[in-house]
Amino acid sequence: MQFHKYISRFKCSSINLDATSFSVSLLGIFLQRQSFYSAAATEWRTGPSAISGNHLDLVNDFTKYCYQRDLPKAMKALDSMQKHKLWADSITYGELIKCCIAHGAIKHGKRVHQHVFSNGYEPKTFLVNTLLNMYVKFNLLDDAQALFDQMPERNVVSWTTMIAAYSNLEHNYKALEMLIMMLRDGVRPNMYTYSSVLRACEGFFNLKQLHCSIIKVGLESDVFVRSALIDIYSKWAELNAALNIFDEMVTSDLVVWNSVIGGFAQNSDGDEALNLFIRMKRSGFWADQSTLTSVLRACTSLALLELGRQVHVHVIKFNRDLVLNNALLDMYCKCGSLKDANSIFTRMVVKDVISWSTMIIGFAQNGYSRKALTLFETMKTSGIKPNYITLLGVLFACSHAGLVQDGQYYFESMKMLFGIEPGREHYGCMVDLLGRAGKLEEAIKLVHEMKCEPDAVTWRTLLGACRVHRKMDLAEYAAKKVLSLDPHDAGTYILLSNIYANTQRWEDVESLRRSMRDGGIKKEPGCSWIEINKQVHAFILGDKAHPQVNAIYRDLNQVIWRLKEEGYVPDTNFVLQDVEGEQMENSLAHHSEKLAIVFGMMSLRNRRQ
DNA sequence: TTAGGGTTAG
Repeated sequence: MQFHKYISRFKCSSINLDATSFSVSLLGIFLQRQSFYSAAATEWRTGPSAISGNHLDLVNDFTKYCYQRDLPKAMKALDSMQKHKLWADSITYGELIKCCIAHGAIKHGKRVHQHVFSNGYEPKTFLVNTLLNMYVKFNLLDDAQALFDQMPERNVVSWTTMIAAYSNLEHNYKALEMLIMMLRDGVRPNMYTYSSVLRACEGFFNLKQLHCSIIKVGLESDVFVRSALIDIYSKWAELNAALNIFDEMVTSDLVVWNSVIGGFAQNSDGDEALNLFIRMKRSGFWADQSTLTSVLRACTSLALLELGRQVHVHVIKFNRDLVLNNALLDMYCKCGSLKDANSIFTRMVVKDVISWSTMIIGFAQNGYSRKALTLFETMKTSGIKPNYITLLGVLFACSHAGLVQDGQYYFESMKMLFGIEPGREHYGCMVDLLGRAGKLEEAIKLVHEMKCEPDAVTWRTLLGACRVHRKMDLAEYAAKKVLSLDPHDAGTYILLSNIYANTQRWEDVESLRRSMRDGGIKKEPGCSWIEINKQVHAFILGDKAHPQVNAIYRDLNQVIWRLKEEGYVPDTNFVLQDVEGEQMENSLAHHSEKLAIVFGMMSLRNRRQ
């Protein structure tokens, strides 16, 4: 590829400057030298007449090495040119800079920078843009900004390079500020600029403004701009807007499909993500790593193990893709297939902190707390540094296994051992840990000691523990805190109302019911589902829609009867008090989770028969 | 001749 480029450039230069020296049949060293001379001479400040034969050789050698991507030889030739105050053409320097980027050669790149600005030489804007890009690629944004500030002339590429750099590093304010400066400077943004700056939108209003500008200048049809728009609307959970932009497209490409599929997958709408995936396949596109990662995420959110297994077959051809492997690992963990997850994890050649965290959390969420903690210890010796989320997984494992001392040890040492300051979620895990263990005084003490403000989730965790351990005073306190932070939490209203009812505080009950009515707060029915033979069966409370409804309720009632024989007493604390006696029990017995589990048990039994 | 879009763990 590079060779073709080299030859093609050689021909053009020859024709322009020395037609007699060009000969298709003689592509030898001599002619190559002539061509380099021709190209370089256009930018030699000293002019061709002042160039001696030796100097010609130097520049020609330099050019040759740049196009051959021979970095050591090119740099040596550059030193010789510097010594003799010689320069090559901008395009050749551009090739050398690309070579430095490819080799991660920061020192050499800086040396080229120094050379093209030495002895009063004034590089073209194009060449400075290439240097800007080099600093950006090396993550040396301060150097890029300093160079940008020195530029006497900045074009749309110069501005876009800087805007893209700030957007990528999530310096959103700076990226938007530079867009404004660019407009004030009279430089018009193009599709490159918009596709880069969109992700820096700090608010929905910002996004609407940018979108309007894009439509006004007629750039909405550009695929890059369009996929960036779909992506940012999805990130702001504006999925209808994202879908509208997508549907307006006459032609699409894979990245645009991936943007819209990813948007739905990330917003917990796995169904729509999978529908779009089917549409994509029907349109003749082949899934790549990004598509499959989003499809796996959709399977994960819907707990579709069988579909996930089918996706796994396609993942095999991208078996070195870390992100995709992590998504696959997570799918198996969340679908409860720890054996498959562990097998993937063991076989992964490259693992990062996300792989380890996913597996630790997978063990913890599936009830294997000890395995989670053992894996965490292995991780520490593997050289991968745990992060905020890893520690959440560790504390989660401790809380679900009642390992109070282990949890306290990890919590107290996380700052010192791993440099991670406990955040709200870590405190939440500790409140859960102490609360489950019945240590409610310690739990509330910890909440009061939190460095960050406790949120509704923290108070709800405490409330849950109070309910289990029947600490009604503290429960009332926690419930009020939850409702002050989340006034639409129907479950907490009901629980608080029941606490009042149990202590005959009927005026408080009435006042709370009034608040619920006035606020239009209703308990949304939860939904549970189970996958049987590649089919998903979904249930809500007291569901009668399933074709096998009679058999399901017959079996469920038998299970409840057997449980009662063993001493089970339904806890009706969470059920609305105006539902009475048997009805109250039924709203617990016919809970959607129970219906789904009983149907699963029936299906297993049928399979064995 | 330089700049741009999509994917993973709580």
